[in-house]
Amino acid sequence: MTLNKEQNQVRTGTESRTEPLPQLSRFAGSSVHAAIANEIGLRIVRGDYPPGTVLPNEAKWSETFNVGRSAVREAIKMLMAKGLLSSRPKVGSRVEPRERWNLLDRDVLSWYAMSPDREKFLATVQEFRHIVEPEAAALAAARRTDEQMDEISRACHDMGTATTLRARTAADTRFHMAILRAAGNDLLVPLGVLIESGLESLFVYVTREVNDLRHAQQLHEEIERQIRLQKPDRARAAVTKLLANTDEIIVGAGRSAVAASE
Amino acid sequence: MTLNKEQNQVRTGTESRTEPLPQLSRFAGSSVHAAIANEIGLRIVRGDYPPGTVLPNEAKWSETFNVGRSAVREAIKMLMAKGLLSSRPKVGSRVEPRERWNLLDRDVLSWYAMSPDREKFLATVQEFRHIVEPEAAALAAARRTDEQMDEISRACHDMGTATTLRARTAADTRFHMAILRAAGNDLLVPLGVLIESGLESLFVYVTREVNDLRHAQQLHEEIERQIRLQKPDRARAAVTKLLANTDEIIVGAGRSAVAASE
DNA sequence: CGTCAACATATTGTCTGATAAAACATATAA
DNA sequence: TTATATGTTTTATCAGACAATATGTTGACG
Repeated sequence: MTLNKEQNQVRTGTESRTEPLPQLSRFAGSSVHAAIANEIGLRIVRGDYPPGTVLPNEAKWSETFNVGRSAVREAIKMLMAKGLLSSRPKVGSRVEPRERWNLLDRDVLSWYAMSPDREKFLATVQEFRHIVEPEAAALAAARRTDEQMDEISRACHDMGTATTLRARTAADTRFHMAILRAAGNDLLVPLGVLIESGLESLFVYVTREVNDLRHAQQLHEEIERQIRLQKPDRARAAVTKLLANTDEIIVGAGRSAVAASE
Repeated sequence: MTLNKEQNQVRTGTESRTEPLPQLSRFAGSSVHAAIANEIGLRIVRGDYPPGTVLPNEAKWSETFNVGRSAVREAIKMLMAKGLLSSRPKVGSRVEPRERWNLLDRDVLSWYAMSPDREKFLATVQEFRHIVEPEAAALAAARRTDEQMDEISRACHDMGTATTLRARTAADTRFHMAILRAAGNDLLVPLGVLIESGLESLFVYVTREVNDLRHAQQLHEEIERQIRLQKPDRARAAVTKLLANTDEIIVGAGRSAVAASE
């Protein structure tokens, strides 16, 4: 009621446009603690605070962001929940070794994707897909229900009829996630965030040729067909083929990126 | 200063022994918010609050656990970070659909393992290992460094010389985690928590026969050898063999559990 | 000179109370 | 009936206080 005056003026004062807080980019409707978690998490993953480092203390964050201490604390608790931090009285919050990070967490993954070495990240995700997705498709072919098949088919069809690259990528993601679900192993489903992240990275990278799109669509349809026919081995092979195709696109994009920078 | 009196008396009053809080089991050194997160998280995963349900509000939790509202809030933020909850003003905190849960999170996994259907959980983990570990071993055989090989060999040796089942399980976990690390894909490492969880579940289940142990040890040593010799295909096959052996043990344990309950 | 205990200190942990913001429900007016 | 206004409930955020806990420091004593 008294000290608040100044604060409020800074934040909601007359004509205060696009300057709500010093640095904090808080995208539409996101709360303060979420924005703080995002900011600090990004900095950690980016490498600003290497594992073992102790972060600035809560009071400091509170000051630099012009927010209450509780907001900072809640943000830190979220980062603790993702395995990035651990904190103890008197010592502060220190960054955990990378091994404890929940790399498969949606947010951590997105921070990873924003890091300087995006290309390496994409390569890692792509390799991981090689490990998991062929087997997932084989399981899906063996165990899919009719409803799950419908979802796969619909996504595949939507890919074919999509008019924008963005819509196509969305359908593509749905396609692969549906396969993971159809595989009938609950632990596979969370890996969907990886695929999502990978396809989004690809989306940024590549402006595909029309021929590439046609070919990729055929490869997807082959997967759909083999799962429909319940042929595990052939479904697995079809996925392997698709991933090999994606590998080529990535390599090609890498080449043209190199060429463009020369 | 005034209202505090009563509270403090409840919590630290004369001779208040082993009755710090109504229900909250807070194991050694764990903080209040962590204990609350644990309790609520367990209840959610267990199914007390199905997806879509709105939890009791913060004031309610605060009352039932005799803790401050901030502790409750921090706990809820942690659960949000794990994808179990989302909360909005006026509506409250509602449980997210299972698809959004970070099932591969250490804590979520442990709550899963405590759920009524442990057996199904173990089967799911075991199947997941079939999907991932053979390929991981193949990659490890191809890319291991000498230091990584040392770590694998040491863990394998420790398994052989372990005197207690507990120590053996610990070495076993280290063995498989070392292979994941040696595979050279950062995204594989977080899956170690799965293996850890699976082996712990096994540990509870099974009192292995000496012959079983001898055989299992040989299977592990075969994996170690093929990674040492850098033979990806043989390493993959060796892991598949080990997992098949584990499958049998699980089936056997299931049988004897059934037998014991009859 | 070294070792151990007492004490100071910095930082997170927790509680309390107050106010703001948001979403939903209800009532009222056109 | 529809649209607007108002109220209500809940989370969101802030502020200030005190407790708990490691760490560092100092001093006494062997």
